[in-house]
Amino acid sequence: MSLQKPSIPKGTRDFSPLEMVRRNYIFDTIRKVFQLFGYQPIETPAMENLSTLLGKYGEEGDKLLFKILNSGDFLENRGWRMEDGSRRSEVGGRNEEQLDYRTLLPFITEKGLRYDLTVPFARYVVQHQNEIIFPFKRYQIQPVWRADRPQKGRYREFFQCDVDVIGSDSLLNEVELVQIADKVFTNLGLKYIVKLNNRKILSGIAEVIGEPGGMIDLTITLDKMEKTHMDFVITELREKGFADASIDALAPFLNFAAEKDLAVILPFLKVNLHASSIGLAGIDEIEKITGYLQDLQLSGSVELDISLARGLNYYTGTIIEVKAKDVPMGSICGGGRYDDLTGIFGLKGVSGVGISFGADRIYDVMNELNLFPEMIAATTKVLFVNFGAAEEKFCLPILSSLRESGIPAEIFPEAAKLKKQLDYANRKKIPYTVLVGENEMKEGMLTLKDMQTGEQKLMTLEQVKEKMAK
RNA sequence: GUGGUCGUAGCUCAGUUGGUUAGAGCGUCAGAUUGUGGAUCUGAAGGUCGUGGGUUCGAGCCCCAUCUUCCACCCCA
Repeated sequence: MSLQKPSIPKGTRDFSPLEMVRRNYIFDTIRKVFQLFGYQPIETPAMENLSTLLGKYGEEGDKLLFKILNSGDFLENRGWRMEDGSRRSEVGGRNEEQLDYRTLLPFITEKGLRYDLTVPFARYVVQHQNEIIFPFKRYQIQPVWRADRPQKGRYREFFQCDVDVIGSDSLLNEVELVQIADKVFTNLGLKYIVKLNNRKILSGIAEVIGEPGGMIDLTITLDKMEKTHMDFVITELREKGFADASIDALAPFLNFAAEKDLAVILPFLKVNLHASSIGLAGIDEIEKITGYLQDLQLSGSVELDISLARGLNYYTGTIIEVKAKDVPMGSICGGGRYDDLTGIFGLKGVSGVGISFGADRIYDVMNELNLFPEMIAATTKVLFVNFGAAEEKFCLPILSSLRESGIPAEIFPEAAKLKKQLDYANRKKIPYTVLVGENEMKEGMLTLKDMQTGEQKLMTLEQVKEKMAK
C-alpha cells in the first residue's frame, strides 16, 4: 500500500477497457454519420488564449472557464514581493488591498482550457480562411472542460462531438443537422425528441411585450417552464425587473408554450408577432425547416418549443436541442445558428450553424437503458499457452502468421501454470486457446481448444486459421 | 458559487449506548492438482476506518474544518 492514496480531480473519470469499447462504439457511430454527410475532421488545442474564450459564453460561462496559471514566478516579475515586506503592487499602481480578482487575473493567467468546440472552431476558421473551401463542413470530436460542480450527467471533463457548417445561410443546413441527429440516434438505438426554436422568435416576443432589451433574461427564465410552472416564471421575471404590463402581454405566449402542434402554434405566433418583423422572420425559418422535415422519414419527433432557450449567447437564429426519451437527463445534443461568431475575430458576414453531441450523456443514457450490444467486447480471438522457451520460439512465427491473416492473437508471456493461463483466457473472454508442447512441435501441429465447450483437436495452422476466420 | 448528502480491505457492505486486538462475502495469492480452466476444500496476504484538528480515561461512532461522491439550485452536453 502506498503512503498516499492517488486520486483524480473532481468531476473527471478514468475509462476502463469495457467503458472504452462502449465509448468508441458511440464515437465510431457518430463519426461515420458525420462522414456520410460530407463533413471533414479537424482538431484544435486543448488550451486557447483566454482572449479567445472570454466573453463568448456570457458571464456565467466566463466563471466556468478553467484558467491556466502562467509559468514562471509572475509574482516576482510584477514586483509584488518586496524586500521590506511592504508588498506594494505595480498593477495599475494599486495597493495589494485594492487588488481584486478581476484586476489580478490578466497578470497571472493568459490561457484557458476550451469550454466548447464552437468558439475554437470560429477562431480556426478566421485563422485559416484562405485555405478553407466554403461552405466549410467540419466535425470535431474532442474533450472540453468546465469548472462546474459535478452532478447527474454533468462532468468537468467531457467529450463533445461537433458538426458545423460555416459560410452558408441556407436553412438546408439546419435540415441536414436534424437528419444527422436522427441518423446517429437511430443507429445507436436511442429514442429521441428534437426540439426546435428560433432566437428571432424569442427576440420578437421580447419586442412585442415591450421588453426589447430583455431577450436574454426572458429566454433563460422561459426555459424553466418545463421544469417549474407559469407562476414561477412570472415571479422570476418580475424579480428581473420586467414591467407588469410586459408580463401580462407575455401570458398568451406562456399559455402556448406547451403547445406542440405546429398547425396550432404557427398561426398563433403569426398573429401575435405580426408587429415584429424579426419575429416573423423567425417563424418563417421554422416553417421552412419543418416543411422540409415533414417529407423525410425520421425515427423521432420534431417539435417547436417556444420555451426552448438553450444554447449559448452567440446563437442568433435556429436553436436545436435533442432529448432522450424514457430517461431523465439534460439534453444529449444541442446547437444552433450563429450569424457572427467569426466577426469577433475579424471575419464579418459569415454565418454558421452546428450541433454538438454530448458523448458522455449519450453513454449514460444508453447504459441506463441497456442499449450497448454484447458483441462489442470482443478483443483477442486466440491465446497461445506458454509451456517454455522452446515452445515460445516455435509459437512466435505462427502467431505472426495468424495476425497476418487478421486474427487477433496473443501468447501468455510466462510459462505459468496451465490453470493460471486458462483462467486468464476465461477472464478476458478469449474464445480459443492453442496448446503447443513437445508432441505438437514434433508433429508440426497445434492443439486448438474451444474454451466454451472444452473440446480440443489437433490440427494444422491452416485449419486453425480457417476456424478462426468464421 | 448556494444548499444537502456520502466516505470502513481491490469491490459490495456489517460494525450495538463511545469500551480490549475493526468483521463478512466476493476478488487476489498460495496449496490440495508439475499438460487441461470455470467447481470444491484448506490457508495467507490485504485497514493510520477519506484527511486534519478537537472533545473524552477511551473515538470507526460525538464536534469542527477540509477533500471526495452523489443530488438539487445557478447554468449547461
